[in-house]
Amino acid sequence: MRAAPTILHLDMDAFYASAEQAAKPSLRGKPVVVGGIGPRGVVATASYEARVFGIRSAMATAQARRLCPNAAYLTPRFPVYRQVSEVVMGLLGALSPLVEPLSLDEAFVDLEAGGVEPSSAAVRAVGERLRRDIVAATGLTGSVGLAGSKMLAKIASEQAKPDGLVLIEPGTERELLGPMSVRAVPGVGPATAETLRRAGITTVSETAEAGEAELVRLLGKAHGSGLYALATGHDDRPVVAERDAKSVSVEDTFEEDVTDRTRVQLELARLADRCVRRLRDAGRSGRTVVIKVRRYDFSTLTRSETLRGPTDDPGVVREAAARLLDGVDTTAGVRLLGVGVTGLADYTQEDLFAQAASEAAAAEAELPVPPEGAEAVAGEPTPVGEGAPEAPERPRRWLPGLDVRHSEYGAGWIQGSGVGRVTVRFEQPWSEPGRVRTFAVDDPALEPGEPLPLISPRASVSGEDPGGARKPVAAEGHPADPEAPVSGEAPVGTQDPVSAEGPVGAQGPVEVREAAVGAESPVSGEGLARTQGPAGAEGPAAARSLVGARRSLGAERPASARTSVRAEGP
DNA sequence: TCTGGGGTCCTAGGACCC
DNA sequence: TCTGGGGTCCTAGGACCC
Repeated sequence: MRAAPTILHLDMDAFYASAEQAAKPSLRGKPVVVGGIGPRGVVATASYEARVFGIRSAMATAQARRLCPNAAYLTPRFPVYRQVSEVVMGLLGALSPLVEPLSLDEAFVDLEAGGVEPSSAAVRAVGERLRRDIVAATGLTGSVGLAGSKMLAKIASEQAKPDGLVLIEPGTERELLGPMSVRAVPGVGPATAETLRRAGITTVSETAEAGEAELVRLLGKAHGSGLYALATGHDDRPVVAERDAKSVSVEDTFEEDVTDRTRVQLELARLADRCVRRLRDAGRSGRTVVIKVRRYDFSTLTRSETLRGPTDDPGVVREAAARLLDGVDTTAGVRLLGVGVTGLADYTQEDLFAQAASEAAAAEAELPVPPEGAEAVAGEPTPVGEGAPEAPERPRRWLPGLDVRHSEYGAGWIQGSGVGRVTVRFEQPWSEPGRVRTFAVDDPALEPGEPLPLISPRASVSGEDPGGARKPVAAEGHPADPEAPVSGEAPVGTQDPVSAEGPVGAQGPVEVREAAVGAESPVSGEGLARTQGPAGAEGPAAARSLVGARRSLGAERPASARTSVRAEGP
């Protein structure tokens, strides 16, 4: 616990949904849900307008649709979120060399290491300036927590949401923490909270009073003493900049359970290839192959095998995965399959070891050792997927939210599709809300498009340029420019949002029908419907999301009001 | 209304070695 | 031959986070 609140926690507000509203003018002020679109999808992020209807992160999308049928349901566009994230992380990097990203939309910053004067006034000024800079550079808002420890900074940013800043003065932490639900402590999830509740412990102060020995008895050594430290305000965890990944994994949930064993094997091989591709992209190799099987009844098991040395050879990983699958009964149906690699090593150390491992593994499986020529020469990767059973060409899918380009009408995004048609709204981040047109799904004039930057590039901002809507096409794919001058026109997404009257308006609700999908398609098409992200991160109760809601130190708010939201996790 | 995808860390038992 | 104990690796599962 530091004597000055020099640890900053930044949390972007409803990040994915806000980015979509910034990119799609017609959605501003409207309920927007980003997440899995398919029958088994879940919500990654709901805009504050959607939270009014009770929609929460990690909720089944099907349930969200029942709560708010008129919201826009969009598939995530991770390349866009990544771009915005890089801009934001760049701003944090200017504050201190010690920045610890937790996800695309969240990070700790050690302001002391950045040379900021350790006074409340000074760090508050830095935090407020950061919030302004983020809006200027991205058009999105973020909330800032400042405190003397990581835990408290995170709690502070939660209280600051949306679009605020909370500073916890050192010395006031126990008084602040005491009445809060123990669920507010990072690391206390549903299971731990239930164990504690059965022991009569629900608040942070009760947790502290229980004593370390009792907590260790209830929760085990590491968790028990860790929780005791946090509950008594002891948190000296440093902000850690670079952390190397320890594992790489991919998984797919199928729209319908898969019972056919051959199909299970085929999907597993595909996943192994995707996993290796990611491994190679990261310049790593790994020694332990893990498969994950979730069965029809949601029971989940893993099987793993450690090779003699690290590999990034798709054939080796496929074979290991196949061997592991041999020991798993899948006759009743498989809901999800996954393949992962752990025990990561740097690619550069890999050559000799992997070669040996590859041959050993192949021999073990009584397979012919691949001929020399088929092996990757160091630095010259074998095309991933080589030798895999050929996947049939998947039909083009027009997923809601994705970018398209029409030869006549220009850039737009898919609003919905079904029964052989696709509906496109033609608008750009800096344009007025655009109009909708419908096409046949196989219309040759329509093709997938590149995401546009959220902030209008310099060229179109500077001039008078009423034709700006056309211009940005040239800037496709450019990252949002943090240097871009913020001209008189407000950056997208910053106008006062959220009219309390709700979404149903003449131009409003976005009718999004499911794309017709074959039973054999996984829920997430590659790179499309992956919904990693801040599920559960989005905190405050719906009531707070209204612009009129007064933001202040949440201490005034009963703990139950805050925690009831969190308690809804899966 | 059934429940995504990508990670991290911890526990516990057995093998194996000294 | 009556019996110990510690350290490390591997495997499986679970809680938690965003």
